[in-house]
Amino acid sequence: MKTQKDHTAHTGRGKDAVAHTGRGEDAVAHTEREQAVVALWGDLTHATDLVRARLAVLLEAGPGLAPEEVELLMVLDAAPEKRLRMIDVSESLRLSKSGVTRLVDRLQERDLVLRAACPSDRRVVYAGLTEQGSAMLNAAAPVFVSGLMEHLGGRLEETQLERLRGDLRRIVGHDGEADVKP
Amino acid sequence: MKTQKDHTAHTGRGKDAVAHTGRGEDAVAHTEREQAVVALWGDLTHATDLVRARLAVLLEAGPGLAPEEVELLMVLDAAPEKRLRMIDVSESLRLSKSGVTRLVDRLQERDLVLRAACPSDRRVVYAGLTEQGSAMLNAAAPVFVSGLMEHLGGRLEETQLERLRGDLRRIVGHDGEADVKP
DNA sequence: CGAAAATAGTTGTTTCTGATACTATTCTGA
DNA sequence: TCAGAATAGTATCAGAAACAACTATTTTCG
Repeated sequence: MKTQKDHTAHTGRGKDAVAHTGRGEDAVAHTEREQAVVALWGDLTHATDLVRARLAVLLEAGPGLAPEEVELLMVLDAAPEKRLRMIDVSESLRLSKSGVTRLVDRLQERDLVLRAACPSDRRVVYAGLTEQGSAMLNAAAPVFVSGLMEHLGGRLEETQLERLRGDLRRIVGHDGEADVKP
Repeated sequence: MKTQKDHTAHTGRGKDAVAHTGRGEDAVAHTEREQAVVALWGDLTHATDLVRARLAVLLEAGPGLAPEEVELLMVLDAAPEKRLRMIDVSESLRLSKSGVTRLVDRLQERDLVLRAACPSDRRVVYAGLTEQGSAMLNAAAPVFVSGLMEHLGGRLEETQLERLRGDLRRIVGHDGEADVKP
């Protein structure tokens, strides 16, 4: 609940140096469309933050992993040889190169992933899923997925869900439909 | 472009300790709906990350502010007396209490916000918009809004936009429509 | 009343992140 | 061929975040 008293309206006059642009209107977004887009941005970040936080709690309590750690295990699991180049992990998780280095460091320390050299290109390091990592994923994935079903997909109809995906992909720039399904 | 060679399929046998769960299927999401929800999560975070990154570049280059800093100025500007209790800022921006303390610290150092004591409750500190903060907001808001129009709202129809908002609010738990408009 | 709980804010600590710089390779084309 | 550009990964550094611990008030209620 939160108890939450309404301290809000304390209208005690401008007191001191608080800015007082008398026009008191929406100084930020002027047109209706702009206001809607700003509100959309708020809703978008709110939803993302909230789902991520809930997911983090579930994953912490259960498998003892952070969401990005599970996501790493997932992309590795989905990869052809259960392994990916560091740079590809970077792109998949949208994490900086150094971020990936350290993320892999952390999970390697727990023997959930391993590093392997690439024989054909000695610049490349593969991050690969270990047996333990695979086992951990089997434990974590249900938590991850059911968490998403609960907090993200639960309230949405099948059609809403697909529409939402389409809209989000349009935002990203994948522009509308096109391919996606075999 | 990216040049991007296809290093992908290097099928060089499992080599060593890489996990080899022969069943090689989707170990994560089993039903179609689950797969769709996991994909939705990816799209959602992708869109949010991308828009935030683009926004950060624009705001850094122009007004020299981070997105959260602009958002702070915006919520203060929208508040009744151009000021909010720290705790309310925390809730508005979905940032921890200490995060707000230091965010306000940073902007106070630049004289964009100020702290003011609350006479009726001496636990409370108000964060208020200064004249300079108001001016800065007037410079930053157009960048912020046009950035959102460009990268978030640009590709969406008016109806898509409202539908999207509704779906996102449903995710957050505001459950469907209800109130919102006067 | 007055002790205990609740609330608001700050500070200390730890962790994670991106940017940058650096090394080691591979690729390019003159 | 071979010098310079491009690519992959890591290390270093500084900034921002959450969490927990702490102080200072207010509120609750026995």
